[in-house]
Amino acid sequence: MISIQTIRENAEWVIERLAIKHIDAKTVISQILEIDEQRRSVQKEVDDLKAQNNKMAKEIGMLFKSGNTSEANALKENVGVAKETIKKLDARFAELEGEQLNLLLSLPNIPHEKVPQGKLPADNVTVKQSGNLRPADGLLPHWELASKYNLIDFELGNKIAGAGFPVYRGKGARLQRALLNFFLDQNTAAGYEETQPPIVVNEDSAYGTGQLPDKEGQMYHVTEDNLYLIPTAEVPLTNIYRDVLLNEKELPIKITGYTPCFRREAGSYGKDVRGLNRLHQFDKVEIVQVQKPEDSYAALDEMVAHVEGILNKLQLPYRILALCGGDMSFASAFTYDFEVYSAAQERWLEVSSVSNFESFQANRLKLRYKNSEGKNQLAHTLNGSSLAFPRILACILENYQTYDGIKIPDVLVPYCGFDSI
RNA sequence: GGAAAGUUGGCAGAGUGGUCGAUUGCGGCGGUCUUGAAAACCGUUGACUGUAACAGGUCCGGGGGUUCGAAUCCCUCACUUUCCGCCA
Repeated sequence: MISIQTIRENAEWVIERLAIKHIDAKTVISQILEIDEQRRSVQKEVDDLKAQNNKMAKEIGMLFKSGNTSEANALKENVGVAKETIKKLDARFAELEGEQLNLLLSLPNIPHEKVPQGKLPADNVTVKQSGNLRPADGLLPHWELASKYNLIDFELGNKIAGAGFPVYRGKGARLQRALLNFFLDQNTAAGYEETQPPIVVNEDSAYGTGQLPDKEGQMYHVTEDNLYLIPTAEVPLTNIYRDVLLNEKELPIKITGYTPCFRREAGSYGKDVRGLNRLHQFDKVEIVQVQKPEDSYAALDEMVAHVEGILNKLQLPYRILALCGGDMSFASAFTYDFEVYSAAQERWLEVSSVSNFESFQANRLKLRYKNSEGKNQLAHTLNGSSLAFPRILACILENYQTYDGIKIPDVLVPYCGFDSI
């Protein structure tokens, strides 16, 4: 959520910046400012009335205490005259506040000045590409490899749960476990605290990181207990710091966690959902940082370098994209996407998205820290995947396939206990 | 699922109708002492809103009510803990 202070001080600038995300915020901003003014004037009015009443109540108390009952009773008659007005104004104030909040919540985060212009994925800027792209000739797609070597049973998943819930078997399952340990080891070695959060969250948490109200339909909802299955570990991990006031010394906070992730993916179809490309349940290891504003972009670079290091160790061809304004998520101020090359499909698959949310989530979360001047200030939050399993697995299978099997990337061999499939 | 008790500042924990926005301890910050640190001692320290700045207002889990006046009384909802039951 963009803070009202920012809008009050720089309305024009906010409108300009949001245009990068292809949002015309002009009307909403002017509504917000108008409501803000009304809100404050109502507040002043009601506050004055309350001040009067408070003062009289205090006087009455003193009079009773000193035994001056008659005078106290007389004074009592006068109080309460304004009560109805106060009630009305309070209601009006709450109404305005609610309207303002809704409008503020409807605005996406302000993109950073270095965000590339553009509307579509095609407008994203490739900032780096690494590794050789293996020619597709004679390569099997991962879903065929998966069934040929009995690694993943998609049909069985259909029976047990439904499409998008594969069953990993044998060396396939073992490879998943290897990835899990490898990723977490990499992250903890880089200073991220290993964390196991719940994989369901309550409504407050879903609001905190911005899944609600915008993406309600994308989450599995356990209505009986009003809990949401997490679409990413970002939600529970970041919500650890909801309603928290940190000391500056505690920053930066770096945590990592493995969780399954659940996404309804309503509306997805076609080759997008083939094999491991897009699932309803998948595994992911996430990294999250809470930072001082002045350090958050250095932290973003650090996270990018970290994810890049992991992909290098896996020796997978990858590219890093700076997302353009139109392709960025609602809450992000700057996002780098990592894509690995799926050799048989001849396409790039997103395996990580590393974002700086600046104070956008922190404002919703009420995540603040006491700075060196003793003032409370919103922190910056960042997160990224390191990494998402299914597409990494798909690319390992496709890129490492040989005429009679699949080689295991060297770094994973100790984790797997075998060097080929 | 049954029963009981709780929810108060960064944390712990007092406070049952009137200078209580809240005793105290810990923590934080500043200082004294010390070559330095620790300990000890002294001082200081809630959040939000609002204002040019003061003032003012709101907040003791959420919402509603009683009262001139509510952290304190009433209603309601949520959550937490403990015990019993069930169970990995």
